[in-house]
Amino acid sequence: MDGQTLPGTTDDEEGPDRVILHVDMDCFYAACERLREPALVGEPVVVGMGYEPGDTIGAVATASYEAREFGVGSAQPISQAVERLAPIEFPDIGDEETPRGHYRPVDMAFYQSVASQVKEILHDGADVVREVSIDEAYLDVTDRTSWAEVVDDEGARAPSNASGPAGTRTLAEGYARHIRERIHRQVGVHASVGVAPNMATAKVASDHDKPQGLTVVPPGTVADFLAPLPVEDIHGVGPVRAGELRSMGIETAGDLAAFDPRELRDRFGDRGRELYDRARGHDDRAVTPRGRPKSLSRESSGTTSDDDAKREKIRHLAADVAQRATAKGALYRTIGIKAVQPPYDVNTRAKSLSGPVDDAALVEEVALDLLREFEGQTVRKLGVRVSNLSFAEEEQASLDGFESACGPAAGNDSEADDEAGGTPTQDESEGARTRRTRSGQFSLGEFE
DNA sequence: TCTGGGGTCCTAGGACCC
DNA sequence: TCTGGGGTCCTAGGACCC
Repeated sequence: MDGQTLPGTTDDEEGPDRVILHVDMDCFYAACERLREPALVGEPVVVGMGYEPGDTIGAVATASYEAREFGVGSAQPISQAVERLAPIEFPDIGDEETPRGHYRPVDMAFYQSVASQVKEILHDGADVVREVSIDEAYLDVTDRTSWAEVVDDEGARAPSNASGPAGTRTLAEGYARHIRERIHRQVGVHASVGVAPNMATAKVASDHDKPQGLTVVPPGTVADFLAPLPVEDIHGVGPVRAGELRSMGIETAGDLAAFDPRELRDRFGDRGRELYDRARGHDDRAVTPRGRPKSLSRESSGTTSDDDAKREKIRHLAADVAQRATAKGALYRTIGIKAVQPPYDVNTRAKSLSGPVDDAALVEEVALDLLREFEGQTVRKLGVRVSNLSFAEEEQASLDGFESACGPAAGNDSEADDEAGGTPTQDESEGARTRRTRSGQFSLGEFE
């Protein structure tokens, strides 16, 4: 009974069909590098981070299609990519040999500047845009175009020029093509676009014909379009769930769509129901702009068992995260660390404060405190995270209210005393400190 | 393919409260 | 008084995405 769709109220019947675009930039980082270095066009290019020649750490962020021919792919260790593209050229290193491939370090600032040009075009082309990442966005263009078929003067339909199940050309297809071409013309990078009546299907569609693809899935063709695709093509099915689904005899989206939803729910919880719906092409999520971040983190790899080195790294990461939070106007109520131990055991530890703060010294203090558990142990990666975020303007408003009700900052001493004397349950120093900052003072330094 | 960095969402157990 | 049910918050871990 609960959570089940009532008969006669399926997703399909909720108003007119929407037109959703998913725009996905092709090999975006590599495309950006080619923008400022045209000699890289047509060459195998790999963009990575955290890697110096000779290193063993670092991973591939983006590989151009030419590089993929050599078996180089995303998330691969760079050392391996470098081997496969040898002799590979690094920037600022002279090389007499003719290189097979080219390595470039990630330059996010530059990619952001290119992305903002693309985003401008997207926002110009749609009333609602959800930016998923630097190189990916959903657009609801229902109010700008439609699924109406294109007809000529004699009333004859035109055949579709897009890939996918569309037989005839629609206004939506033309609209998507227009946006895709505008991106290339004005910014100089390529995108693949999927067009469908919902987000989940548009996402699959944009992936269907990369690079420079345009795949159109009109209403009524969704389930048939999805059915033959391998189950991991569905957003939300990764290696683990794909393996589990396979063990249940589910190979394709069609198999998943035909499976008993109750059994999927038992096995995968709410996610099971969601995957089932996606596989059937049902997705009534509205396209909404991305809200505020929910957490901010920084992490860094490097195996060590030296406690001083670990503390130093944590201090560095903590300062970095705190500074980023300040820059974004974010207050945080939870501070945590991550310690990855060989071979790959991920440990997270976190501590929540009694109120939101913006306090770099406290981030360091709490993070170091949490790190103590790992004293003497080997870690291969450390991270610091702040979460439970709230944002300055909103927070300031409630603080103003708090202040007027409780008097100005002069009352701080008695407040702190109350906290320390009355409720010794929590960590006292933090409780008192947090309470003080709640009075509108966001810096620990002001009191010490 | 033994693994970089920055995120999101979900789940499950325990504490605590009424 | 030895035990019901519901709700919320916190912590830890896991899967997934780009």
